[in-house]
Amino acid sequence: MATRTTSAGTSVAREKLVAAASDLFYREGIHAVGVDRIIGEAGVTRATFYRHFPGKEDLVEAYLDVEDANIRGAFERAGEVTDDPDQLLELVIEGLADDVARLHTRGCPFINAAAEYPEADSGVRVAVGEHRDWFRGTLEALLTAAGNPDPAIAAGQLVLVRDAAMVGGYLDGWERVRPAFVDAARRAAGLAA
Amino acid sequence: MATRTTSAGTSVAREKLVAAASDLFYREGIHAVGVDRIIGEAGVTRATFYRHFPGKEDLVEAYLDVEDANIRGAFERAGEVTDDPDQLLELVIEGLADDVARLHTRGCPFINAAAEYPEADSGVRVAVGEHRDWFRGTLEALLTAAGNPDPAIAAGQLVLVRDAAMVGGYLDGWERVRPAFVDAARRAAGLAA
DNA sequence: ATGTAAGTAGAACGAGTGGTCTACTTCCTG
DNA sequence: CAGGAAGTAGACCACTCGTTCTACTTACAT
Repeated sequence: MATRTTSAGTSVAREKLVAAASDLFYREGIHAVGVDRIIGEAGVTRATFYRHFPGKEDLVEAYLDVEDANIRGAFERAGEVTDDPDQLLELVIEGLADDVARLHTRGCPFINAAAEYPEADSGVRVAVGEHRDWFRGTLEALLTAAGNPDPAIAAGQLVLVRDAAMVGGYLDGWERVRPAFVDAARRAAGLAA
Repeated sequence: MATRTTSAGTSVAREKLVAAASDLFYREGIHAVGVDRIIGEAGVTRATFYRHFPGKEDLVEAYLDVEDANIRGAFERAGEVTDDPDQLLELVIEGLADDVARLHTRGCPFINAAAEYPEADSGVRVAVGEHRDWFRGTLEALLTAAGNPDPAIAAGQLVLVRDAAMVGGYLDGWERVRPAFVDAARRAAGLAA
């Protein structure tokens, strides 16, 4: 069997590995999930895994890459819906809320990963940092377009509120946190209460 | 050597174990630290460890108990300084900020622990839940005493903001998060900006 | 037709995991 | 003074960890 490739060009085995790992890492934690579990769930052999990834940590980074790509995709799709900055901010806040409510009920993948990787210069922490920088920067650009008087500060507040929403949604239940999140996010974004 | 007890009544070996474990668990993560490391750092033997704790997870709970006790102690000490509710709120917000800046630079012990313990009915997660309930309840009582119009909602907002401060302080740097935290916390508490 | 890259299958590695056990010592308490 | 709880020291358990390796197969590209 030569390189069985998927439509996107990457190997199907690699995709199965990343998909299985993403699911397990998010649901159970990273150190708690062994390579055996992952290859078992992916229906792939050990050798295949090590053919595609130098080691487990690279798979962790691939998992975070997927999460990162998902959010970027959501932002892009929102950008195709409307060009009005205020409306876009509304969509983003709604989208974030919906994401916590349905997809990310076990907290933020990046925050959770960082909890398990204390060393700031590890590949995992670098990926976390890059994701957060992108997120903050994107919000700031959005707020700038919406004419926010201090987009840098407002973006920081939105990041703050979003972190809290993911943590609180996981530990306290989303229904308990939702009103506070929506209220605080709209206020930070400069939207009508 | 019989029960060498400390002033508080508990064995000195037990206290050394909890102290070493607290330090290691917080700095490096829980699953990442083995029993060997802990007993080595505590200068205590394996048998002594298992004499005091049924297993590793009980040590994790003891670690969270210490963190819980520390914060409760800080609240009590603040309560002895002043009786004025507004002034007390000021002290609490200041104290939380100071705590993130100096002591908890690796995030929130409870949030980090929860990231590693997905099962909601595990002892660790129960301890996390109890701590959060106490924290929210205490804030609500404080806000009620301060005459806040909706203390339950305000307490929820303060919890939210505090979670975000600990996460952001760890991942983005405290100096970057501090202004947003203080601003949001004071607003939620109903204090003058 | 054949070479090569990607796959399967599975044994083996050393290190580390949490946890148990035995043998001996120390020192407080009844 | 005797008993027992708490301590040290260290061997040992079965298992899991991430990783490496050999041997064989499959299928696409030249």
